[in-house]
Order: sequence, then structure tokens, then C-alpha cells
Amino acid sequence: MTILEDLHWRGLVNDCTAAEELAKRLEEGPISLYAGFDPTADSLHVGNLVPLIGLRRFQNYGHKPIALAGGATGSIGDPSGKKSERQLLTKEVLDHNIAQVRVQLTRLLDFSEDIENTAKLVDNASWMSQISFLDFLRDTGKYITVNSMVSKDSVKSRMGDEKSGISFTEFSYMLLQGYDFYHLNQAESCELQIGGSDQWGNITVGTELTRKKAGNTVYGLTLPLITNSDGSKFGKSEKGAIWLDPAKTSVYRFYQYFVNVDDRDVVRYLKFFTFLSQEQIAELEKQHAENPGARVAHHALATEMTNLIHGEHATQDAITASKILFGGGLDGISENALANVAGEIPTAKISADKLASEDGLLLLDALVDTGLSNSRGEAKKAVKEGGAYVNNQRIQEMGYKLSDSDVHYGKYILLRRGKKNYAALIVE
RNA sequence: GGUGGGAUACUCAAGCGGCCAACGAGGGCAGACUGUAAAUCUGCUGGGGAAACCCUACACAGGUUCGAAUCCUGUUCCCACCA
Repeated sequence: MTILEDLHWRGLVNDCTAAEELAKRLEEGPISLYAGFDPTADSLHVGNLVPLIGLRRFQNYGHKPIALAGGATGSIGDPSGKKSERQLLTKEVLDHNIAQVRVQLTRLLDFSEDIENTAKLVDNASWMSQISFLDFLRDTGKYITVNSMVSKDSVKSRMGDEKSGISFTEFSYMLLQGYDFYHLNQAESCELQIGGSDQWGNITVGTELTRKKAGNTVYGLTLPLITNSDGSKFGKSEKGAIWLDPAKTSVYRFYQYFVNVDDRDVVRYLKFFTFLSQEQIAELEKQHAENPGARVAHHALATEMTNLIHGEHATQDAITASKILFGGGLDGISENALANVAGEIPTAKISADKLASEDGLLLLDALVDTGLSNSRGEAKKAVKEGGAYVNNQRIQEMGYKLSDSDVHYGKYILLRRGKKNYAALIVE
């Protein structure tokens, strides 16, 4: 199977320039390719993952991947898919973000130096900052007509919108990104750019510019936008984006996000996100069809993803915690296991004195303290509705006070709101 | 610039002097069912309080009234028509 066949089978090819030529070129030997990301946050989230994993797929087939951090373009803001003008980020913030993301990329791509096609991370600020505005207009702007720029969807949608419009700054974005491709073609012999389907317009500016300016043929390939079957946005939970940074999204929540993927999506996502083979995925699909309740495919997906991003050790901890929390009662649970669980879910601290005192600690307050409820009113609602649990025992008594008898191993009280929101109280 | 219409909770959208913390729909949360699904059914959905009840809220600022989201005045922003 070739890389393109692999991508097609996975449903990862949305659009492609000169598909046949590209296939031929790939057969001739390894190429360099790149995908960019704008460092708009100090961590990647699962929504950024598809193009980056795409790079890895190419790397696995012997090609050389380049991850491009948009230190320059990120300071402008890509208008693609955006309804309104964006807030500009400062250089300091961008640099910080790039440094953080760099670490995460080392998990996704192989940067080992002893291999032929080692991955590379570049920042377009390093060459963009060298170019004067005048030079850019003379040497680059000359090759692209405004007519073609105006006809891009990303611009058209904003031109039609009298209210917000589009600034010259964002309008110019595609030229900058196009120049990146040209630059990488010159500096790294880069011949292919991949990206999300919203990047099509930007990518084609790059192929056009490289052809006109350097006379080289380069290719673009876009990957589909991931959509959930229920219409919600992929990569977002009720608490916001699912980040790769474990400080922003705990490993446990990361793992759980994939365990909770809609049945209809699980096989698609196995293809999109994992490196499992066609046979392995077919087997999982079969098992899922035979017994969806066992959620074999879900667990495989969650395990693969968590392994990739957080490593095997952290994954095992998340799996262990999940088994305990969703596997029945707490009876006979070991102190070690409980400590592990507490490490995976949100916690709040409470002093032993407070617990032993006359006033004690109201369950209502504990729910708020641990963030399981946003206000006492919500906590009361949860208790009233039978959605509040202490150590997995439902509590419906409004004035319930936590006491020593609720404490496991002198240290832990497990709280739960609803079916799957857990938190731990740590007694100190 | 002129005239008319509008701004209501997370979103859409009723209400046009007291029965309004505000109909209804969507969303969200919880419960039942289940598989930590989907679909369905039920309840809840400003804050505090066990509750009675209190506080804050219907663009903003004032006013009329025993009492205002509802009436009046001014301000801001939207939309339509005219110029």
C-alpha cells in the first residue's frame, strides 16, 4: 500500500492538486513535506492533530516531515473560517507558545537524528523577519493577482459582510503562507503541503507562487475537517477544548473523551487518528458491530490516542482509574489504586480538623469546592435530583455532612455528580 | 439628515402596569432505561436560604405609580423605508 492509498482508505484525503502527478512523484522517492500550525495557544488540542498525525504518516512511509510554526503568520491571523477580525498576539506570547508546542511535537513526529528522514520544526518568523515590506511587494506580491485572492472563499465570505469586513492585514495572510511554501521549497526542497480543508486557498497560493517564482511544481493535499455525528464540534467537551497539555486537560479526561466518542464515529476516528493497520481496524469494527456495549473499539481508540500523546505509563494510570470509577463499587479497593484515581480527577483539599469539628463539611459545599457544581444552588439541585454521590453512594439528604466515616485510608473521599463527573476530597 | 421598528435569561423568542425570576423552543444539567452509547420519557435550568422568604435581573441613565420587562424622558447600539 502506498501512502496515498493509505490516506484514501482512511478517508483522509479531502482534496489534492494534480493527484496523479503527485502519486507518480511519491513513487519516485522520498519527498519533504510540511504542515503549518498557528501558535495561537500554549498547547495543541486534539483538533490540531489530524494534519500533524498526517505528517507522521508520511514520515512512516519514509518521507521527511517539516512542522511549521507560524510565528510570523500567527501574528497576523488566518481569516480562513473566521467570521470576524482577530485579536493580534504579541511576539512574546507567540514565542512562548511555540516553545510549549515544540515539546508536544516531539511526541507526534520522530525527531531522532540517526534516521534519514528526521522531522524538523521551523518557525516562519525566522525568514519573514528578514524580508522588508518593499521587497515582499516587489518580489512576491507581483506574482499573485488580487483578482485570484479576492475569489478565495475565505476572503469572499468576509467581503460580503459589510459589518466586519476584512482588514488588509488578514487579506495578506495567504500571501505570507504562500511565501512559506516557496521558501521551504528553496531551503528544504519541500514539495508538498498538507493541511485542513480550510487551508485549500492558502495552499494553492503557495503552489502557484512556487511555480511562477521558482518554476518548480509543488503539491497540496487537504485533509477533511473532523465532524461529530451528533453535530457537535470535534475536540470540544463541555469544559472546553481537549488539550494535549496534561496540565490543561488531565490524562484521565483525555482518555475519557475518546472513550465517550459516539458509536457512529468510533471507526472513522480509528482511521483518522491511529496508526493501526487496516486489518486491526477491520477486526475492531467487527467486534464493535457484534457487541457495541463492550466498547472494544472505543477503548482501543482511547488507548492508542493516550499512548501517542501521553505515553504508556500515564495511559495505564488513566485506564486503571477508569476501570475503578466505572467498574462498580469501591469495596476492597487498595490504597494505591485509590491514590491513583485521586491523581487523575479534580481534587480539593480539606483539613482533618474541619472534618472532625462540630460544623463539619456540608456535602453541598464540598461539591462546590471540588468544582463539581458551580454554585450551592446547583449543588442543591444535584442532591435533590439524586445526582450527588459520596463514595458512589447516592446521598439525597440536603444537610448531609461529610465525616470521618466517609474517609478511605484516612485521606480520600470520592465525590460524584451525575453519571461520570468525579472529584476527590483529600484530607490533610 | 428624516420617519418608523427594535434591543428580554446560554441562543432563538413570547410578554405590553400587579397572577413575571419572566410562556414556548433549542441548548445544558439531573433522573429512568442502557453500554460511561444513541433514541425516548420525566424533572430542573439567576444568586442566597432546609423553608418562609430575601437579593440581583428584561440595552443604559433617570422619572411617573402603592406597584414597571411593560408607561414617560434622555442616551447608546441595531434594522427598515425615505432623502
